[in-house]
Amino acid sequence: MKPKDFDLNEFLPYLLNQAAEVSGRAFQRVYKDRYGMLRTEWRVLCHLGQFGPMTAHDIVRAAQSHKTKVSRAVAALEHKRFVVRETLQRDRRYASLQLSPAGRRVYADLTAIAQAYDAKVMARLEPSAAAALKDALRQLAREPI
Amino acid sequence: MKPKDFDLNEFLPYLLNQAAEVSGRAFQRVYKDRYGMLRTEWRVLCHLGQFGPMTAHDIVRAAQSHKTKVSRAVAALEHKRFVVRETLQRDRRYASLQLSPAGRRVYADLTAIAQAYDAKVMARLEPSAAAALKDALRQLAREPI
DNA sequence: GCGTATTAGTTGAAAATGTAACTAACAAGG
DNA sequence: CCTTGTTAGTTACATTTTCAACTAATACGC
Repeated sequence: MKPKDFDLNEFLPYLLNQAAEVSGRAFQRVYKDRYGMLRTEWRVLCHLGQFGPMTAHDIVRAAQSHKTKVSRAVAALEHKRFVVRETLQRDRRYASLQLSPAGRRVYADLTAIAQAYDAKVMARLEPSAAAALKDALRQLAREPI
Repeated sequence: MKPKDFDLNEFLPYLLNQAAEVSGRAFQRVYKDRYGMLRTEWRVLCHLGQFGPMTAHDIVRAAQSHKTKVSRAVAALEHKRFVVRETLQRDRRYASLQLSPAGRRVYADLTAIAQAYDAKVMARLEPSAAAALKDALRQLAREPI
């Protein structure tokens, strides 16, 4: 009894990647065209807008993203004056990062669009499937395989 | 009545991306360590193994991938002697691509691992959630937003 | 046929990413 | 203090990806 043939369209990493690319493409244009931002920058900005001041290390942990990516994204956001950095006095290796007023405006603008965008993506699925999908994704993202 | 605050952990493109990265990372090491292949190469090889001879253009369409990525992946696979190219005589712009015997062996090897890997990833979810997840992902990947 | 438009695929330069080595600050043991 | 080790974050370099321009082959309109 030979093993069932491989089916690419049943291979979860492939499906995840395709869905992520398709669903991310259109929104990418938003932050890119409006603010010249990369995905890593959008992510950092989003974390700071959402969770308030935090260090680069915190973002690395929360976003499961590499520290060089975060470092460069922070530098770019600082250069755009969307983020302010303040070295912590109790441990000068750390810097507390937070959004500037301009950064908060960008955050408000982009998240409003993001919410509408999310609704549009979700509209392609049955409501029950949509909720289950997000649960499953969070489960998968929780820890490495 | 103000709109609900944005929640990154409800934003589908972000969740998809996180899950895709986490679930792809470990398998990436497999084809990289064993055959020095990139993800684009694995994808092309996979399409050829699965669907038989096809042109680069076919792969671009099936994988929703950029033509330069495919072009370079094909060149690399040809260089590794995993893929053979044959210009079509009825339209010499096209080349039919197919796996060499060595390429088929690689395909067999990697897909066997991929199947086991997929099972492992899926094992983290309820069986019913798992099937629904794949359905939803296929739905999302079908067409651009 | 012949000029123009399309299409498949490649190539080169620029941008982004990953990897590894590095600096600076702190911690701990003596 | 002073060595050794660890951690936050940056930088340099190699690899990969993207973008735009290109070549070569075919299709189309006349």
